[in-house]
Amino acid sequence: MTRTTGTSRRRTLTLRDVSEASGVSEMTVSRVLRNRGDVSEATRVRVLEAARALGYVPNKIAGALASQRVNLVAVIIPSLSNMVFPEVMTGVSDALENTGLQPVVGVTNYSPEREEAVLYEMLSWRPSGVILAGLEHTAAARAMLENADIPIVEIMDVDGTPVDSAVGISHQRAGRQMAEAIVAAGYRRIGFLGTMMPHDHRARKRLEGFEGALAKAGLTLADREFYSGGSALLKGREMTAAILKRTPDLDFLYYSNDMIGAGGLLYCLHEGIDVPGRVGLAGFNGVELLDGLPRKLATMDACRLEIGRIAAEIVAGKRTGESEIVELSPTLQPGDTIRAG
Amino acid sequence: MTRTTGTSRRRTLTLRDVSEASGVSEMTVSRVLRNRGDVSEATRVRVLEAARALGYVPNKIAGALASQRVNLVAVIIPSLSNMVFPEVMTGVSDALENTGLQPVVGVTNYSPEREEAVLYEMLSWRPSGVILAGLEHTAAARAMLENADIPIVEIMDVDGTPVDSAVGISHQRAGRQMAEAIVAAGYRRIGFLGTMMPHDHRARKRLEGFEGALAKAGLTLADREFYSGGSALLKGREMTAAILKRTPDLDFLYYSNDMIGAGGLLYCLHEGIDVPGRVGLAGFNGVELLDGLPRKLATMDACRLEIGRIAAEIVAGKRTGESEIVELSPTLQPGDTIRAG
DNA sequence: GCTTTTGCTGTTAGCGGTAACATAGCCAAG
DNA sequence: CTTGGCTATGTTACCGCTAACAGCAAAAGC
Repeated sequence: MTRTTGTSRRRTLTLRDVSEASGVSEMTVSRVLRNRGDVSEATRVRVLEAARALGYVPNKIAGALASQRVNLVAVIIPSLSNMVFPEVMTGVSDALENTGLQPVVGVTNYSPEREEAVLYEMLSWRPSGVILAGLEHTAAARAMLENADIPIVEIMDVDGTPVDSAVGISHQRAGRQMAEAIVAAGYRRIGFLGTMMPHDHRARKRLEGFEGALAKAGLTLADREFYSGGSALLKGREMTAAILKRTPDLDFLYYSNDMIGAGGLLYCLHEGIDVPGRVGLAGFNGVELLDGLPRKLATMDACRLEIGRIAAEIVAGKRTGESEIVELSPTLQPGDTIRAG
Repeated sequence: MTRTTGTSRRRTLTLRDVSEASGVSEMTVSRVLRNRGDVSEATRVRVLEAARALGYVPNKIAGALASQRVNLVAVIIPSLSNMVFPEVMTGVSDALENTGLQPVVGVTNYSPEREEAVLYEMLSWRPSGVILAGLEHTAAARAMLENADIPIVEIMDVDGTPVDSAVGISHQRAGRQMAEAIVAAGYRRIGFLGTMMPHDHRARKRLEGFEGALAKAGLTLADREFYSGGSALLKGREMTAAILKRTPDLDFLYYSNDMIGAGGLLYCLHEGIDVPGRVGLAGFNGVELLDGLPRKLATMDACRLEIGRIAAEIVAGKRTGESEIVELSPTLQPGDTIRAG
């Protein structure tokens, strides 16, 4: 790579280089580059030109150490391949625009230990705030968050006790609402299809809420099917085939996410199964993908963009300035896969 | 948020606090926490206990400044919502595991100016390496990369001159190969459907290669259709409907990505169009989603995981140690949407 | 005209770690 | 008993930048 190793060429540039090139003190250069304090227009121009000519890139490490300020916000999420989280990121980025803050992403793969490690790593860079998914963390992670003395926002979920602030929806309630809508539509033999992820607490809570509401209506889940890994769309097909074969009299399938729900929908259409007459279907999340399907899957929007936006605003100090819990209300989108009540 | 503001409580902990709590010098604490140099087992344990009891989190900012070493790798990509890039990220993360290096993601939204800004921001944290998508950058960005004196790996594409190393496929060649396969299969009235993104150079190069190969066979594109924004799956449907209406005698549709291709496939199936008899279809990327579709769309794998892995290995110094250009060979997956030659 | 303000620039002292070297015990070898 | 070589720990001098304050000339006030 022919890189400058050890003794050679130029060390990387510092303020001093710019200072010498422009004939002013390092402090003045620093002021110019940060737009802070008064600097005469003449020297400002001179300094900027020198900096640009040299190709100077400031060293934020030194700057952060000296000023005790870091313009980074740690965002810790379970996965990037879920579509859901990139969308949250978009909300965060948008809201952070023009605040001088910059998001930095960490991924946990739904592992609490990994979350703890990522959090430790990120806190060691002394970010201005932390946004992380879920309310469930290891004891050590929780302790770190409490000690960090910066804004902490736990997102996606509000069923529990946050360390500081929280923005999300109640997944219990979301599950309950969906169950109520399904029961109201007259379905009785209901099956559940979902991920086998012990650490996906939100999916778990939705199922809990769902079953709770069924119980209130005197019903129980007639069957269930779980998967892990692989193409969600394909798994949705396969699981749907499997569960309908095992329990042919099911009249509704509730999927823990839209992707497997879409797979199930494609399967049913392909098999010529009457949807929503013979079997009703519903998913969760409101992913954009659904718009392109031949029929609209019933789902529930998880307010992802909004969650990201609000979380970022809290971290940026654009809201009350106090810890707050923001519960958003997901809207049920009945689509074409639940028959009219 | 009841955070410690100004005068109050404990300042955040430093090595000195741990040092005092454990009765050894700061240097010894530093050694213990980094597992560097010899420390007696007794003091090691004592220090670790003190650190844990206090909830000490090292300050990497200070550490990095002092040691002139930063364990971060900047990864700059156009988008997170494309599925392609999260997969590259996975390859990068996997390969960086156990190297002590940590990826940090930046997103450009396909804007060269934004890329320049993100790069500047990231370089100011003095990462150990940079991985970024594409070979096309602003002049300033290119200059920064050249001056950075760290490993730079440009990924996804090899049709051009890299600053340092490059890992990717030739999109020109990919387009050409697909065109050859299509022509060989006997299709003659070929349409193209793609994104209207002036800065998606890779899609552009594929189209160039594609048209070049058509020209060699004495053919030209019979029609083309572009889109921007929105649900790609839905756009695929809509564009397919539009192009087939406008130019009904098309016998092949080449999509610039799998997502719109999948939309087109669903549309054709729904309309009862004979695929691949009446119309053949092909996309690009080999996204996992396709596995779940009723029929397998012809596509070309872009080697995303492999690209991420190799790029990370180059940055981590696990390969030759010199600038290198790695061209991977995408494989044509004929699927069920091109009729047998 | 002399002080006071204002506007711009420089000086000093860290920020919290770590590299490099110094030092103090301790044991084996001569 | 001395010398040399360990091992375990401490000391010193920065890393590159910025907060806080100091200084100084020109403009403004009286």
